[in-house]
Amino acid sequence: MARRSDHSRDELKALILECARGIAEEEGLRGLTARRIAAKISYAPGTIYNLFSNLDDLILQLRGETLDTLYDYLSTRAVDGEPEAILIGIAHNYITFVSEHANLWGIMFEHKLPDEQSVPEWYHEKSLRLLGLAENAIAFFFAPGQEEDRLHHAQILWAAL
Amino acid sequence: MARRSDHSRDELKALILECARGIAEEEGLRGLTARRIAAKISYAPGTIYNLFSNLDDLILQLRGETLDTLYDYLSTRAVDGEPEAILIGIAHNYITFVSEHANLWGIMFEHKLPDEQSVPEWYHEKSLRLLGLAENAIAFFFAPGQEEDRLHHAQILWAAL
DNA sequence: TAATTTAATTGAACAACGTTCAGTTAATAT
DNA sequence: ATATTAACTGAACGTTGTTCAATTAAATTA
Repeated sequence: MARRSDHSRDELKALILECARGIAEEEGLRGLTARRIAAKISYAPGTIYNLFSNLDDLILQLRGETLDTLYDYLSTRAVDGEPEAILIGIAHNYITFVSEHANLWGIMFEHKLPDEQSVPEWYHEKSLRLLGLAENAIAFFFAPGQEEDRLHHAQILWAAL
Repeated sequence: MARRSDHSRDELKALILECARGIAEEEGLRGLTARRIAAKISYAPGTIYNLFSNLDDLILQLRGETLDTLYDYLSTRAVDGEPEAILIGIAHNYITFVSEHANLWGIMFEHKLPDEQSVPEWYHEKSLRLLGLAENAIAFFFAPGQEEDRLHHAQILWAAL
């Protein structure tokens, strides 16, 4: 058939990612196959390749969504008060998020792009946006003019989490 | 054929792991397939399953070897002197090791056992042995009676690396 | 309305994968 | 020399990612 009227192109793409996220949450990277996604949304496997160039592309976009989700999660719950309390609050919310989405978050580390191909710019930006949250949270502890150190410490903090 | 005289059972197991490590260093987890290992040592794929229960088992043993290798690497190069210098030395050597074996070390994070099955005891011990190195290095900075904190901080340090 | 163009969807096909196991064969024991 | 044992093989099964000619539904034109 062609151009089913039940989903626009963007809706279908969102549907696929939503379904992929569901499988990822339940079974992790191992359960995330093209055929399983296709079956779950009642499309043929080939359809996925109209919207994603390959499975790595799909998974990378899922990772992008996850970065956004975590960013929103932390932003929404940001408290204000003492700088220490803010920082602890972020750490606490991060831990909550990760333990509530253990499989999904695990994919961040399990999945690697083929060869040594680097992540695209849009993904890198999402990473930096999240890193910015941590950087802001520790800004108080650095004097003006220490911006470099601040970024550096944010990266360390981020790695530690 | 049967019981080739060119390798004992243990030699063959070591040969497989050695060959797997080679592939892992060059191509990471993606290149690490049973057929490729078998071809490289001139055996049939089935032979691998005489010595390892499955590919996950093989990779887990490779991870175990890698933990040992890193432990030896850090132990051998341990300097003595100021506690700060010792700690910095370990961190420096760790970074050197990881950047010299990026693909191999990456497998530590990429590879996950199926389901939610936990790592066997022997693997856990190797992890703890490595963690012990970090713990010793920071022991100086804690007063007696703070052993719990010491372990905790070692874990944080370890996670940060 | 009917014919035509456009593009979304299919699903068979291909190569490679992990894994199994009946069968073969080399070494050992009788 | 024969029998026993156990290492090794490789074909086979089911699954994977991915492609693409064929099909078909919707949009466009006549």
